[in-house]
Amino acid sequence: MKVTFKDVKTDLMAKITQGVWPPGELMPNEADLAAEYGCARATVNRAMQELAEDGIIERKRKAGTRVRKAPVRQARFSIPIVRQEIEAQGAQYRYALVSQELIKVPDWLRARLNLKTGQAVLHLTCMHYADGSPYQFEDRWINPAVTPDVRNADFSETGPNEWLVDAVPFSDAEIGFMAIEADATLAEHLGCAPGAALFRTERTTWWQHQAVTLVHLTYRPGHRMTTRY
Amino acid sequence: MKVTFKDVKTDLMAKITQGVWPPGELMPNEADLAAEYGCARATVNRAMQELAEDGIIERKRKAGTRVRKAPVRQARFSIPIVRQEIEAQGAQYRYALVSQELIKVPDWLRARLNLKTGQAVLHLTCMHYADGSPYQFEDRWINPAVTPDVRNADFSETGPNEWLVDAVPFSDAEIGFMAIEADATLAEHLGCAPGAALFRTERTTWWQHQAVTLVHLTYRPGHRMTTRY
DNA sequence: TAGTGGTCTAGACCACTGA
DNA sequence: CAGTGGTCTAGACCACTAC
Repeated sequence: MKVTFKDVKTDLMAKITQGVWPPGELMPNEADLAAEYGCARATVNRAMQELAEDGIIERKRKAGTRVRKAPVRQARFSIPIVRQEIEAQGAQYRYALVSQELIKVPDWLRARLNLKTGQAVLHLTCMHYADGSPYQFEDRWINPAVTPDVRNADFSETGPNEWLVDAVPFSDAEIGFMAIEADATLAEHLGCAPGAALFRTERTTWWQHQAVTLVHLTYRPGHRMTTRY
Repeated sequence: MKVTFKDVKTDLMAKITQGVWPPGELMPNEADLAAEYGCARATVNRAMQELAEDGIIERKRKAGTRVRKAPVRQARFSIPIVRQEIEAQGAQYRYALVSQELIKVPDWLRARLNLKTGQAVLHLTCMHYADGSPYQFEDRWINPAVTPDVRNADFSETGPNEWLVDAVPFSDAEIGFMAIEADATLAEHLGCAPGAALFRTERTTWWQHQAVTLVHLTYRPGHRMTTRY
């Protein structure tokens, strides 16, 4: 069997974990490792490039490769559609449209999304339920200038998120997480006391430098977002 | 100038964004693209593999490569040390040790970190200030069985986080984010009203299947964690 | 300026899987 | 079974940068 880059990557990782090369230490160069593993330099290169991208090692031309003292701590979150998030937990998903209106863009939103004065925006609020219990309150603004079809879309059965992923080819986004206190509306919809601490996700989506949508997703009390790294 | 894999990746990405291959559509195979770009197949392969890892396209042997309908929405967060986080904002960093004690592990922690009954753990609480204002409250438990030196470490000047990154070679971690209500202690240290909504990060770190540390990092009111993707 | 990683190439074989 | 992506190889040249 040939030595694969995954074999090399796994072995290097094991040696790093075991402390063969302590943090900050210089590792052998690619040519030497290739000889040691009995494979081509390109194979070692691929393994080490992945370790570098994972933040485990640090590579510099001429200076060589070193084990990072403090590995770059990066966490990767997948941003699922609410329906999938709920169904993945084995719960029954239900969606409800709370309100929908086409209005002139408020100043704060116009400034934030770089829209034109007086243009129309679609404002939606919806609820997502898991096994009948409130799960997430969605407060969304959509710019119809980018997706004109949205004026004729029907959001009574399907959430705007699912409609948007089909309508917008690909987009750039900015996402933020924070804690907020429940106001009267949130408390009512999520079934909690006013003032309760809630986890909120805020996402702004752009398509070719034009704002597509801004959304606040506020979760029921006690929600945790977790991952490993 | 030779065609690099980055050229190919950029061009493919542009075509996807412009809708040359709409979501779900089959893209040309590697050999054809290589001919089109006038480069080796390996070059196209690298470009497309990166796009696949970025969640833009989906590749299957024999079936070919397709543009994802709903791109895998992933966000990557770097997890900086508090000091760096604060200094990066151009603010003055200050650290203070609030409490430190070596005690027998409480049951909830023993269960959670899979420790032995009656073993000692180090419990620390600290404050991190930005320009003199409360920024983050740190509540940390350390397992001395993994890092015996911790018993002699001095945390009066430097935070345990900075000590740990030097002491533990490499580790696996689980991280979670949530919203909590300020209790009396938090309210006092962070200078907010009891019951205020606060953003909290919780991290558990493992080294070779042994728990190293569990930490709660609770931020001052209004903190936002953001990123782009 | 010399050593190291970064990348391309042309060819090859293989693994998977849809038709 | 045949088409597609996945990977390895051996060699080459280049870009960067510590010394």
